Amino acid sequence: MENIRVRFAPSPTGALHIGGIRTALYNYLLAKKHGGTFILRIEDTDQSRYVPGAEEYIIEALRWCGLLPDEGPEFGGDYGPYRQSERKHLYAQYAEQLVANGHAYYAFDTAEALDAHRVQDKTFKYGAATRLRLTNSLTLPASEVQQRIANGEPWVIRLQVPDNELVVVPDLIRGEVTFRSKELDDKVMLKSDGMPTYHLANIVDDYLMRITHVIRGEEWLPSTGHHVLLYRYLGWEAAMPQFAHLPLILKPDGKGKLSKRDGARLGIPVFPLGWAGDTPEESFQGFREFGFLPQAMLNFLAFQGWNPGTEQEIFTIPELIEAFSLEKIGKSGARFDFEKAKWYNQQYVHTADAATLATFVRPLLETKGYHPEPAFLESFCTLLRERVTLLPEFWEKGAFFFTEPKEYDAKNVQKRWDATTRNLFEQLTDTLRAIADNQWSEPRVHQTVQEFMDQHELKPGALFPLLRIALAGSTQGPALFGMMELLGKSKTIARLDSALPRFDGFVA
RNA sequence: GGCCCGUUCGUCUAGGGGUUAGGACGCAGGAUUUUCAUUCCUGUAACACGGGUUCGAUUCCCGUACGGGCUACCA
Repeated sequence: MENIRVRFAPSPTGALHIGGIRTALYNYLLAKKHGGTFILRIEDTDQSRYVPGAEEYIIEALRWCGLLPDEGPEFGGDYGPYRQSERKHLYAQYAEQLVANGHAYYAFDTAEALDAHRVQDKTFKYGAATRLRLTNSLTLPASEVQQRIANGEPWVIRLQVPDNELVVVPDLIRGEVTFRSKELDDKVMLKSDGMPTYHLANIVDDYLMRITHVIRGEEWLPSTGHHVLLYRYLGWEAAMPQFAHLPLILKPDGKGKLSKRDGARLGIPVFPLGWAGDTPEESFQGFREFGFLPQAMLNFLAFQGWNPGTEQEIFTIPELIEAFSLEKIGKSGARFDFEKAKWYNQQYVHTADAATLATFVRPLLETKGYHPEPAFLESFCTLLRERVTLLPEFWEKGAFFFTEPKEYDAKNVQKRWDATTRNLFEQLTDTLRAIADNQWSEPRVHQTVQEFMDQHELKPGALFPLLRIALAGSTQGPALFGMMELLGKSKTIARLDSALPRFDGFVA
């Protein structure tokens, strides 16, 4: 394929959810696979729905994911500006061209008047069957149309959909989708505030930006009939992009597509990044805050609706680019599967190198007030990563490396703590104390403890759980000797010493 | 309601006129492990229904049911 140009075109109406990220990802993958161009375009033609910060959020989210646009606001490019509000002056001429060619008309019906029609007739549609009895340049004398416009009366331009044609939408995922034009309404192209609607702006910009493939959610399929008509009436049919309408991501339970409310309701993230709304109810944690690695989230999302046809499931971005194709995208909606998302993250955490993990874990520790040395942090990550699924678990399972445990597993101490054990414990502590500071290491500690156990004919079960509780508060945790090495000699000994009276207290 | 799209294990999916319908998540059991995890093994479970077409349909066609989307001067 030659000169592929694709765009991700979100509206800045709030946080971008996971479905949007997946759309961006598929666009990105197709572009990169063919050496094409990935464009970000902000579709902010509806001033009433504009949310401050939403555009920044979109860009930050894309950056976090590593899905950097080749062109877009803040990214440059030869086809800008990339915000529709800054392209406002471009659209009217095309709407007027449509009128001049007899494919659109001025309409004066107010929103209230149309609402009234809809109340009266649930199936009311501004279209072929009704346009001749409404207030527009098709029914009014030309002089009156001029007069009304001159008087400053509000007007819109509507597309005049043909009465009886078959409109065929070619779609790479679904084949040909056919609409009867009489079912299509006369969509508004230019609003009374002078702004274009999505339909006009989208087609004009896709044309002007030389977009070759439109990859977007399935919710756009029903209006694509209008879009095809628009390309035709504007004389751009030869340049019409190829369409690919993606299956939607559905709620994990119940009915309907995934919505931001589902996140709060089910305690799962539906946004890449957190979003601070005006109220707690409007604020959400994202995949980032839940502790996902962006690569893992992307790998997961790639598979919600797409599959390479092989049994490989873990893909780096370059591998995804290599394997991706629109033909492999499924047709049916995919239920959001958070368990699978966590599994992906676990796979990535397990195999990530320590330095990479450290960059994600450091901020976590810093919020707790700790600023570990890089080498220590990396060892920490290496020691714990096998039992971590979500990043915050590094703290939950490893806090004792930084601070004394808050709770101790008294029950398990009570089961094992008696005079004999106490004596052995004390002796072992002294044996460990005898290791030179600069000799303190996992193998050395291991060897020392092993010899001690051999000498006293002890099984691991006799002392290990108690050592764990003394050091970490719990019988669970990473490999004991690795734990001791990382903790260091002084802390290890100090905790063993202080455990003695504490354990005595548990059985008293 | 109308229009459009879809339907393989609970979930994500592979497959495709003749297969023991494959994988993954989850769940259950087992092995390894000083603990907890990890890892490994085993098991669990699906072609929505009814008609065609065909020697033969899960696969093709038509209906039905169910699910989803759209139906704004929102995108």
